[in-house]
Amino acid sequence: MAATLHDVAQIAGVSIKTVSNVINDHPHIRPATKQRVLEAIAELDYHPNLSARSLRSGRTGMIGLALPELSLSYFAELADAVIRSAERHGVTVLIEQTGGDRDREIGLLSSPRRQLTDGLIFSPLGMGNDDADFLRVGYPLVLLGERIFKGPTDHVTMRNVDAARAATEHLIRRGRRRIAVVGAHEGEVIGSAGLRLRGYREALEAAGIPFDPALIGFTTLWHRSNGATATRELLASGVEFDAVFGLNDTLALGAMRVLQQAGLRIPEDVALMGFDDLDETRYSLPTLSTVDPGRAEIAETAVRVLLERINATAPEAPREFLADFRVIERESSGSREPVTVPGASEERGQES
Amino acid sequence: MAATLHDVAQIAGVSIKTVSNVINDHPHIRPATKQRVLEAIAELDYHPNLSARSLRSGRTGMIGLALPELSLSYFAELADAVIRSAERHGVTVLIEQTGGDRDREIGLLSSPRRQLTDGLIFSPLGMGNDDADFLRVGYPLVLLGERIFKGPTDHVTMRNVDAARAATEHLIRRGRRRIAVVGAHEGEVIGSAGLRLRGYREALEAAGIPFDPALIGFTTLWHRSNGATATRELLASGVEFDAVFGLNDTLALGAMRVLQQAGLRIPEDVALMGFDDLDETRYSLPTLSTVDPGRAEIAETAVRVLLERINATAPEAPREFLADFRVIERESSGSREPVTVPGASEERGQES
DNA sequence: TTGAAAGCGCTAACAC
DNA sequence: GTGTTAGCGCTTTCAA
Repeated sequence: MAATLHDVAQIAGVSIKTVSNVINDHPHIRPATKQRVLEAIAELDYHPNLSARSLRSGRTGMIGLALPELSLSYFAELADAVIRSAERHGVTVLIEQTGGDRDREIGLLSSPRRQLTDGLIFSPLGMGNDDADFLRVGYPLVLLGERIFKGPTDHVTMRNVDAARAATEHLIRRGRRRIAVVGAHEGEVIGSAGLRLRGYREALEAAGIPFDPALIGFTTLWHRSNGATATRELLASGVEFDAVFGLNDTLALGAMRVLQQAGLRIPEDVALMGFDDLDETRYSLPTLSTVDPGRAEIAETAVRVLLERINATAPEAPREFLADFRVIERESSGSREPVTVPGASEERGQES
Repeated sequence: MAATLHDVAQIAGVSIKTVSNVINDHPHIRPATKQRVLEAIAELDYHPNLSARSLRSGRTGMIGLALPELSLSYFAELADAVIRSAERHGVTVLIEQTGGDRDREIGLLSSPRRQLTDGLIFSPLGMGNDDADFLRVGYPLVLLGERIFKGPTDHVTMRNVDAARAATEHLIRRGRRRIAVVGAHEGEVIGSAGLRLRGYREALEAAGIPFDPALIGFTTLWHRSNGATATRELLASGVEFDAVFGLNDTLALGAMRVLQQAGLRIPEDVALMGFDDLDETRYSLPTLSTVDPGRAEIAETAVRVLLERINATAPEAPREFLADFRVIERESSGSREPVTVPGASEERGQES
């Protein structure tokens, strides 16, 4: 069996309390004592039993991260960022997949598994604003995404409206006037689709370009196939356009394929813009212009805020955090920079 | 505070042992008693304390999954599959990222975090065959990948040689004779690169096509940029070829970009083949022919075997499992089927 | 079939 | 500064 506090205490000739103090970096320990304890720990290769610690302290040292699914690149990259942030803060991340299903999301909030974590970073997809009350849970919870606003918890999110507006303005600056949108959701006001569409309209308005409903391509989901289908419908409708704004990168990449199949040149005939700055946008042909919505900052903030809540003594009013965004101009929107495939900065190994 | 066994026992008018028996589905409980206990549990909304259970039983109900990084699609899709399998088996997955770094991989094997898990599914990238002894750990361990063979643990992997051979044979059947490879590793015999290259050579040999070293493109890593660079080098070298076999999909997609930039038509001028069947291979233009190495089966087998080991009483000799593979012919290798963007089967929501 | 009691390894009061 | 002690909530002998 593994060594316990008692074993260490015995070897070091002290009580278990002293050993515990050493392990938890308590002050006021005589250096000589500490030294002896440390030696005993090394000798026995002692590691504290985490279950016992949790049972006693009520803390697990883990935080949960609930997201729709890892096979969607956006969430894989988000999870990667959260795990790295958590590591810097000395905590472990437990990932949960919801499939974007409202019932599973709600169930997860009160799942027995919540016992395993001290708090939760929650990125819902199925829940809506009306479900905000489900977020009144008995543990620290940080909300991500644009499904619920003014909820009872801290909320970390991106500047959807401003970022979409900046993306659209970029296309306008490039001389485009007939900018189609791919990925709108019928009647949605809140949610990523609604907010980004609002940014688009704001940009048009500011530029004095009339809004044309015929340019809006609706989809139910934001998978690549939906971007392709919506674009095909736009082409079939005969409406004229000189740019496409995909409400996320995946949609834009789907659109890219269809546009090229139709013999249209990007960006000469149609400029193309995405949203998310997924890794793969740097490798499409042409490379995809997009918006970096501040994913790294969102992950870091979410972890930091969650840990603050976990360690807080008094309750505080919920706070809202907005990450900085950045329009990234690449080939698909007419950048004239030479076509290069980036090198060193993406050089991370894979060998499947 | 949350309800405990004692509370339930008191309400039900039984001892905590009886409640425990009910919870753990022990046999020999009088139906009436069971009924009363169940009612008490429901009334108090009782959930067993997992830390206490772990402390006492030595089991955590979690298994670890160590992989290089989630932002690499292959591993994100693998993680997704493992989580789903684990869920079916009633256990929770704790993901750890190693960055593919040998030292981190070795460190992880004896990390205190191993206490949190009953066993580990381990996909190393930095470790090699010489490090096999590090796998002699005191807990159930299932190895994935092609870095270490004949190690001291169960091993679940794919038929790299056979699958690569089948992929190459497919290109040969399509009339290609000058098949370039992208992603070879200098002097490597084991590892994905070495094994898949061997399959390639076997196929050539069987077809009576001489092996030409000039057709082999070496890369250090398997990122998209490496596939692009290696392909560019092939083109610059002036060597003639009528097909490219990317040793994984990511490499092949990098190659696709460079080939198209050079004005070559796929598949008319150059046929292209990948390996892994990543989701995105169905969305490139043209869609990418590839090999499904049986990822779902690998995940399911790994989880099942790990749980068998965890529940085993007596030790057993390590076993090796090979998943079935399947060559998937798409447009990039000359499929004549109409260009369609798949619909319903990929319809899983994303809204970032 | 059910109960009583011990104890998993640790932390945190409270002594000294 | 350091030691003693009492549980955290559960499972598991062992009895009844």
